[in-house]
Amino acid sequence: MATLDPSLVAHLPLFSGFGADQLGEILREARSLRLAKNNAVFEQGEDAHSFFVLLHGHVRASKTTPAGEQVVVRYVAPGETFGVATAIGLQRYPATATAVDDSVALAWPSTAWPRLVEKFPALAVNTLQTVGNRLQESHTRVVEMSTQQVEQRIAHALLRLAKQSGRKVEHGVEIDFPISRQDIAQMTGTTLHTVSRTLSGWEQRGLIESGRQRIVLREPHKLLVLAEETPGESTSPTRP
Amino acid sequence: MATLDPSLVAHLPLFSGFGADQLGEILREARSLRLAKNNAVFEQGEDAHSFFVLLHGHVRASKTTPAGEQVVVRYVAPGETFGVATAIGLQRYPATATAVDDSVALAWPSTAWPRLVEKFPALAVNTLQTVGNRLQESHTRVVEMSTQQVEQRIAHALLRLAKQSGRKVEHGVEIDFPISRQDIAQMTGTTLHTVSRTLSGWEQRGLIESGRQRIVLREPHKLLVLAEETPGESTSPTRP
DNA sequence: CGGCGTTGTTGCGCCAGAGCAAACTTTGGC
DNA sequence: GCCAAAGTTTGCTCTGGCGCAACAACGCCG
Repeated sequence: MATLDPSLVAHLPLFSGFGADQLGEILREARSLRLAKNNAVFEQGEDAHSFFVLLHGHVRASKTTPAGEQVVVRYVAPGETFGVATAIGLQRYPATATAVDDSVALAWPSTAWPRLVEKFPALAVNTLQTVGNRLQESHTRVVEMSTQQVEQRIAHALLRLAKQSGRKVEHGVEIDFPISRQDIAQMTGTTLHTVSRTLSGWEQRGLIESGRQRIVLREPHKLLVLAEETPGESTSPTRP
Repeated sequence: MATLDPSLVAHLPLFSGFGADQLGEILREARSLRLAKNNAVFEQGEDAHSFFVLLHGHVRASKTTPAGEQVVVRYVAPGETFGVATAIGLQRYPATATAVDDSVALAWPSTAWPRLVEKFPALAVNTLQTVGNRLQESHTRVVEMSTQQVEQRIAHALLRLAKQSGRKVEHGVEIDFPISRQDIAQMTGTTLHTVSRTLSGWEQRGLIESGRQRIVLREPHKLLVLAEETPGESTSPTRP
């Protein structure tokens, strides 16, 4: 196993407040691991053997219902932790993690967690903040699904993805990993058909530019306006 | 301030693993507090001055959108923590907490949190589990809203409420606090009209019994079957 | 005990968006 | 360079459940 330079991960939220020695001690227990595109890192229901920090690439976490429908829970960006089932008291992974691009992650055996936390309580404190943030995001999503139209939800989803994993390109901001209409549908609680229609509409209006598993936001600001719009109002006001 | 008997709260998840002395030390910083029915404990956006453990009664946590729509995030049952904004790194409360019944809670000043965690790291570990559970619940809700019909979502919501805060009564299980059609609508992402129609239907079928802000599940099992049902299938099979 | 605010019920029309079907396009494998 | 698979687009139909409206029942307060 290649030893990792502590300075590369020292700034991550999980390790905030740690010195080089402590960091070294923690990293000594990790192994780094390549994740080939479209391969599962772990599967929902599987025994939670490890937890991870993503170094490069992108990972999709999704849940499958008993009826076989899939819902995308989130996308993991570099620097984020995932698979922390053990830390929150779960025996098994509650979702499936799939690399959407060739990726690299650090992995610790779950058995190391209690020991590490015992020695470095700040790990629990940092993880608490991370999980808390995710809870906020999840609540935001519930609120959106309860109160907004599909078009607005899609707009919000794209804006969040762009913020989290956007790459500046010539004509705007590109979402920096392959993402299909189907994926967006599963993030927003709609169907790929409706997503396709919506994106087509936006493309005609010049708000975005898109292709196969590729989306560029050309006018993020206009998209934001659209996302905030109340069902009633419209850009071109209706004459009474 | 009345000193609380540590043995009354020793079994709570937040305090699991603590001895009587430590518990005493933690409790010494708390004050207990009566919450009158329909009064806000704290408001969304307000400075997160305290965090709480509910001792008696029930508290509703809800979020309000910029457009003024409300969504019920959860109901807090006795023994649960709420208002832990500080622990997850928030300056302000992300939701409003309202007592739905006359209630009693313990309150700690948020400033005490870092100090308590420093001295008793297990607090962070326990809170991490709690917040993790809530994250699971929130994800469950997202999955339900993405994949299920309104009727099934309402059924699931009632079953969860009954499990969390159900009281055995003569004809079934009663939800042990006042809850309106509107509240259920805000939990399930629908309108009070649809909730009313759905509950009326169930009442006619003898599945529930309900009145003003009062719901009794008479046939929890049948409700569960209904909740798991796929849109396609039906109790009385259609003849082709 | 009567009036009034709050909560719940129900009928009706409409539409956003799901479901279905089919064709088209891109891309990677061989 | 060709073919199969995966992803996308688009038209049409149908419907769950929302929005509106009016009313009814309950319980609180003076």
